[in-house]
Amino acid sequence: MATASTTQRLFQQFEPELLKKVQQVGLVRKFKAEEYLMQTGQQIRSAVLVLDGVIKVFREDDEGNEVFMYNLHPGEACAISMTCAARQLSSQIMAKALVDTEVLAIPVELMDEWALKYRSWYQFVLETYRSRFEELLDTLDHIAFRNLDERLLWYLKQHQKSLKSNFIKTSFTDIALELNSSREVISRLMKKLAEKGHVKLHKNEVEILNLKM
Amino acid sequence: MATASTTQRLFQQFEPELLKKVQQVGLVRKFKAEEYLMQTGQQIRSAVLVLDGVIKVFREDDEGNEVFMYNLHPGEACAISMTCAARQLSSQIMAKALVDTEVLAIPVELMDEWALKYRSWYQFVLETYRSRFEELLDTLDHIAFRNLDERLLWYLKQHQKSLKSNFIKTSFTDIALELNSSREVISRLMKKLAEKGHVKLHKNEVEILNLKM
DNA sequence: ACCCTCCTGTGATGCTTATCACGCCCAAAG
DNA sequence: CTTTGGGCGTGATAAGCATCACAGGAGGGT
Repeated sequence: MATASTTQRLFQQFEPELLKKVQQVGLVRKFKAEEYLMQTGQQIRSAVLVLDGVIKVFREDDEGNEVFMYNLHPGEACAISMTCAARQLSSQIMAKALVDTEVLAIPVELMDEWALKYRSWYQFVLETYRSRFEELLDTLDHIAFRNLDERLLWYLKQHQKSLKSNFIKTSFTDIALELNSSREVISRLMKKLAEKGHVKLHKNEVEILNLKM
Repeated sequence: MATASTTQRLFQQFEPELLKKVQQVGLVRKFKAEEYLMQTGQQIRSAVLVLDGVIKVFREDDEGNEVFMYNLHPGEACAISMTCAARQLSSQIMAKALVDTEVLAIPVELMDEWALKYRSWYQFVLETYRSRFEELLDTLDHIAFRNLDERLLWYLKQHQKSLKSNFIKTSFTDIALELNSSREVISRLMKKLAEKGHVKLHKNEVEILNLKM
């Protein structure tokens, strides 16, 4: 199957035996762009490894405000899914496919078993945590210290990197939602960025020209 | 020794054999109030379990701004120390004792060994991550969505809980630093809180009367 | 063609918070 | 006693952003 070579490429650090098991028991699940992989309060029964695509992980509060946490890419895993799965807790987060996405779901029971058996799995879990933690701290820094114009730039850079594209097909309204701002403000800031030659604005789409400042 | 009963009480979930090892190899280190346990860029060579006291974990950027992350209490462990130790990385965070504090340092080599050997240790590491992650998310929520007055209340509640005391001996200047605000603003907000009967202001000290709102 | 909806641009206004500029009190040091 | 420095209170001012109000354009459906 196609998954075998993909997993092998993405998870080279796994011991051969572990890799084989991952391929055997991992359940491939596909999601369309914009589809939700996980929603607040949902029970988690498996750890999620990303095979292809991009997953946006974020939080939403009672009033519909959202906090962006980080994006997940192929070869990465969702830290939340790991702990919550391990402890049978419901998640407090949302995960949404930004493009068509493919993940590998590992049943929770095996997580524990593997951790005790395969050093590379344990290391992988730890590394997953470490990276997500770092990313979350980075997000925290930006929200705490940066003004909206810098955060907007950061948003654009993130999407450019995650989607490997200079075209972002998102409405200002959605960008505003993600940055906890308002459409009008984003509109004005985008205009400034366009004037400075960093972006070019199209209908329903932002083209990134040059974000070096 | 005194540590034996303390560790037993705090880490009941550990298997007896693991508990014994923890007591054998754990190095007890004491810190005075206000002392730093860890500073940005410092190499980490052991995981830290808190035995007594309170540790404030936070970040500091180039310009001296700080972001509060969470407080650690007896029975808890520093997630950062765990991953960084495991991967021999330097920390990007600061940790400071809020009161006289006692910790148990576990050499990094044993972390890996125990993870493969003791289910309860692996569970403990996972749980540590999960809790710190949750706390970090909580902090993120507050910074992203709450106004300064609510964040000040949150700050007071945290200290009340962590220090188990209704008296906070901290200058407004320091509180402002922690909340990324300015002394004047804290002064005005405190006055409001005092007028509403939530706190009573003393020289160099805030007395918490009632934070229920 | 027409309507309807979604996306965008722009001015006006006000809230929250940062910053500046003082002056006051108190305590420790000279 | 006087000086000095740290903590505090308070007004004035301004930056950053949210919100409201309104208008125009583009596209899809009927």
